[in-house]
Amino acid sequence: MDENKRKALEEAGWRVGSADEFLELTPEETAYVELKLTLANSLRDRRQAQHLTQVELAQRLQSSQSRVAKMEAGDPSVSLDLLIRSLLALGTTQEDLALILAP
Amino acid sequence: MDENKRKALEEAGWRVGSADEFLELTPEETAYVELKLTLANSLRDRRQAQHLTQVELAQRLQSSQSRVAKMEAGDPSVSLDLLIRSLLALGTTQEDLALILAP
DNA sequence: CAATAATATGTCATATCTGATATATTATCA
DNA sequence: TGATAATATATCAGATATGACATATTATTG
Repeated sequence: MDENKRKALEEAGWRVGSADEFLELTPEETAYVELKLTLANSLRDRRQAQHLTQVELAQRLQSSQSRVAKMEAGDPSVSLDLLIRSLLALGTTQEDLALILAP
Repeated sequence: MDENKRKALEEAGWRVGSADEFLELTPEETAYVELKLTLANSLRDRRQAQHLTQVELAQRLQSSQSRVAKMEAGDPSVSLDLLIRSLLALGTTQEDLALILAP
């Protein structure tokens, strides 16, 4: 899936804000990255709303602080699967997810 | 995540229709399985709506027919990540996803 | 009823993701 | 300011998901 393109962009200082098919990203790849960022932002929002630190969330998830940081950054090494499981662990429902994705 | 519980259920003839915290599934696990089945069903619907066979979809995804079958079955060996990427490959937008998840 | 297209199931080597760890950077506050 | 809490970044061994393949089962159609 060549997630490194985005990483490369960022390293080059490009700050992928929202929706960047900029260089070389197929529409699916763009949609994938956007989706990941949407979920990543939502995860951070929800964690903070529950007054949890990354360390505390990591404990709840049986994960590590560094991975939580990567999740919230939408890092290429994090799958949608992990992101969504983390949201579910914060009590996010399927309906909540729909609202997160809705325009 | 012990996805095998559900597999076990099904093998025991339990047909996990919708929402089975039945035996031993935590709320998150139940939500995860439900979500997976929602996406799995949607994938099948969309594939059929576009008159594609599993083989044809597999080609488009650079995957295999057997994996598409597993996706549509919500098999434990399939991640939400792959399911969602497959939906995106069928032209599903973030907004579409929201509708798929909405009650 | 074949024949064959479509889908399902099982296995496995490899690729990718993950938790852990170490360490760096950036708040926060006394 | 310095101390320290919170977050970010890098690396890697082990875990998990993946595509490929073989083969079985179930439509479909002639």
